[in-house]
Amino acid sequence: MEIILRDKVKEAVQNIFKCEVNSDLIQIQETRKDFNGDFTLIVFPLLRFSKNTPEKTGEFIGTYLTENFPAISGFNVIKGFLNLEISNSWWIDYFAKTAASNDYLESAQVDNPETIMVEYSSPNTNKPLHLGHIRNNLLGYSLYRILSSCGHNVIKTNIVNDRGIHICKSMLAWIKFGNGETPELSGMKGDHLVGKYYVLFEKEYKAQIEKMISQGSDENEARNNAPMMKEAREMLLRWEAGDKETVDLWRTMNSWVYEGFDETYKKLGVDFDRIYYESETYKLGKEIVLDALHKNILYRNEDSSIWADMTGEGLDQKLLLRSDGTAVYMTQDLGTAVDRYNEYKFSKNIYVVGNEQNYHFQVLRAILKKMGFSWADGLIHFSYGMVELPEGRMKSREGTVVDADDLIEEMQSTAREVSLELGKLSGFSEKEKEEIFRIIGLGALKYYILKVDPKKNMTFNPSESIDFNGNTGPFIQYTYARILSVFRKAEQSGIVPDVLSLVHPAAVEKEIDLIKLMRKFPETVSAAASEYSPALIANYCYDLAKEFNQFYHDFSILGEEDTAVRNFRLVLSKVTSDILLKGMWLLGIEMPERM
RNA sequence: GGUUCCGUAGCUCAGCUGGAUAGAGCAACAGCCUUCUAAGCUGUGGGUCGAGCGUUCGAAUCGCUCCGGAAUCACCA
Repeated sequence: MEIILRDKVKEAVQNIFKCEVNSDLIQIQETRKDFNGDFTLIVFPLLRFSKNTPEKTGEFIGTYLTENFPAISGFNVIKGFLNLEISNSWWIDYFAKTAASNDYLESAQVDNPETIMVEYSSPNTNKPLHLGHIRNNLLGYSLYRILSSCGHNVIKTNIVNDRGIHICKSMLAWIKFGNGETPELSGMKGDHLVGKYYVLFEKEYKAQIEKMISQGSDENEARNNAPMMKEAREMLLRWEAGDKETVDLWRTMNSWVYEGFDETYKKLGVDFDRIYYESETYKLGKEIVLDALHKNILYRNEDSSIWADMTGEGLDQKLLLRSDGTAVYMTQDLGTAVDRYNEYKFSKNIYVVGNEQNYHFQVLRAILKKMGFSWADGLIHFSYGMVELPEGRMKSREGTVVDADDLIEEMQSTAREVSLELGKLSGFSEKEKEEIFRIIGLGALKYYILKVDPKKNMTFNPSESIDFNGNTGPFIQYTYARILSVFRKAEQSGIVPDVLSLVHPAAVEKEIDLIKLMRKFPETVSAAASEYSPALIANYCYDLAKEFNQFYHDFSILGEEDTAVRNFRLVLSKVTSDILLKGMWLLGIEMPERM
């Protein structure tokens, strides 16, 4: 509609003022809610052609359009704003076409599909997933859904950080205090079990430091020489040397962790097409670095460590191999990136990683470019903000970390309590009820996290933040369930909504409002796809659901005697529910048929 | 100190490719369940859009300078 209007306005200006106008000057937008009209032309930029006041100019164009363009039923001018009213019949016609063709769900397809990798989750294998990972996983997964529903070939990938001193800490503590404990024997989830020993290590290590300080050591010395830390370092050396016993234990404990992670991923509803392990990519990283050294792209320091000089790019010196020849984080990431490109030839590789690593990715891209990998331009850091608690940042040492499994469990039981208190779901089996509670609890959690602009830090208040009323997942789910309920009732009464009968403009203003809102869906998705923002979709779904609820309260759907009106409303409800379903699907949020 | 990001109602957040009188939810208060699901709807109160300057017919939105907060600047990952 905007495009048609634009042409018409251009035509109007040409005919009235005899001037050719640049399309950029024709600014059309939707009319704000508290004014009459549907679309607004901002006339200020056109004054140079009309050589007249804003009001007069608006009058001229408005009159011309109303006379020459049947879809426009009227207009009004307020200051420099020409509000054009589109006739109801145009809207009804538009809606009927849309409803019949279903293109409100299809039109986001891009012209040039790309191969895009999306990396998310990226856990360490020494402790369970927490709230920060949840935000990461949800964003990554939603990104995948948005991009792939636009027609891209998307590969979901995860890089597991399975090597390094932190793993050895858990292993060491397990040897010392574990008494052969396994997930099977203890009934504990594997990742939690390993996490427990990581905490035990830290506790013991801290105790040793304190003891040494009380015996006269200074803090740094104590930190470096505490027996626990020494042993952990020795273990890392044994691991890197391929010592069988160490590697076997590493394999075993990692397998426990993976089982635990899989369970959490499954609960969250996320998955991966390809998993990379740092233990497998760091060697390739080393090769790349040495190769670049030979080509004089990098330089070797006196102590034989290898560096990249990025000062020319406005960055710093960056270490790529330690003096003892071992890899650092950046080395691994270089290796992983090259590995991935060779495997998939992606045009974009999106890293969903917290904003604390903004600098890292800036450097990563710059180094790859310097090494001559032109595809490095396709590396995108999808940077998201931290999840903070009311007390501040989550700190594992202070035990203020919100565990992912606990949180999911808690959400589900809150959903159960709320539902039962409201007296819902009578006549369902226990199993069906639990499934609905699961969907609602998870929906609340996912929506709560995804509705916030990813790049902003967000506050999470475990006791108060997650709600089931207002701008929440359950509200949208509720609206959806209600619509389905209407359809069930209609079906029982033998009413079949018929798109083809939407011929006469029986609609009232309220319903037209809803149609206008629904119209935005494909635009919202394609905009979100280019900006990668699930938050846009979330807030759109809320707006639509809210509008529908208001509409739903003001009018009856089934009780309507006029069949045409009833039909119209039923089809309107159907389209609304389809859009809600699709929108929430893009966020990875399931919708219950009843609640 | 350098770089990047953030600052909108008491709280959590929308709005930001410049447009009209600033938007929700929560919390508070007042109403609405014999009528398709009250996880809902209606109403009231609540704001110097961190501050200032600039660009413009027009700034929460763009630019600059401050103020406040966060992240990062490791031979950690």
